[in-house]
Amino acid sequence: MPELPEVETVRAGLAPVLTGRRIDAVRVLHPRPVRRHVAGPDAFASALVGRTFAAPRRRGKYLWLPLTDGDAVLAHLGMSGQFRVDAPDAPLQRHARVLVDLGDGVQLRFVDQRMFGGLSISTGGAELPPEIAHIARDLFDPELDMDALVESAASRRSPLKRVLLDQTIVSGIGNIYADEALWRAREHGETPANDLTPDAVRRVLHAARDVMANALVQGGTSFDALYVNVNGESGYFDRSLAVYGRAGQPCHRCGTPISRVPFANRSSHFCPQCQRKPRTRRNPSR
DNA sequence: CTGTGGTCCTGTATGC
DNA sequence: TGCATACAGGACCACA
Repeated sequence: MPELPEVETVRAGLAPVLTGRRIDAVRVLHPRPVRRHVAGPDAFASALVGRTFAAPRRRGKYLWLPLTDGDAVLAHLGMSGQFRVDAPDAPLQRHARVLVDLGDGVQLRFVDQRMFGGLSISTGGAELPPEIAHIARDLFDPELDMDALVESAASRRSPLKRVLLDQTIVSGIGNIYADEALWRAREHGETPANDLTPDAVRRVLHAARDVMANALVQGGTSFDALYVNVNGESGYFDRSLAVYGRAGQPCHRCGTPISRVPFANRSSHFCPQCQRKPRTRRNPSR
């Protein structure tokens, strides 16, 4: 699924298109992506007509499209969601789920193969949708309290990688960038977070921020057509990945073959030489 | 409270 | 070729 750099690429692509545009018509082609709107797909569509978008915003992997009246359309891309900007008469994508006509020959499309993500209307959510109040600030949020985050993360007993993926601790990091950050920081994802010193935890978080910043300037990571920007173009960061998707290939630092092991119904990738699981606690003060 | 495992979907790649 | 299986970038919820 798209992680922070991919979602931010989408937000930046939507901003000039959506801001100030009025919604002329909405068509819901599949009910699942609007399942959180309890009044149903037709009510979702009719509720939006005539309203006007303000500038799109993002926290972690959540995106919201504020309306000028104070509500918002809250969006999550899940594993395979895309926003596309097309002409209304352009051929429909195979998994197009929701169409939003914006006038001036612009149609916003929510396309989603697996439909883990979706859209909902957030009442009063223009500033911050209450539905995502539990999502922590991400590593690019100017109001992030890094010291508090380090303290919070370094106090967990959970494996370090699980802490990185916990969106209520720090948001925006997914499986790819967690693995990449751990490799950069030379830490093993199975190490209990509270076995690390706060400084070590801080280094991991800085590595996560750095790798995501690098991905962002390349338009994000994509392995196939599942992640694309609003114009349907792929990013190029996959060429820069050090461990993700490189099982069996040599570590760029030491040449040791990259390991891939099952983790929470997916996989973890790491260098077994550079990223040792410490046998003894390095932070015995805890 | 914290930590963990299963589940929601569809599609593609791989192996027999 | 046909079929079965594994796997895919996430979040949520139930349960221990």
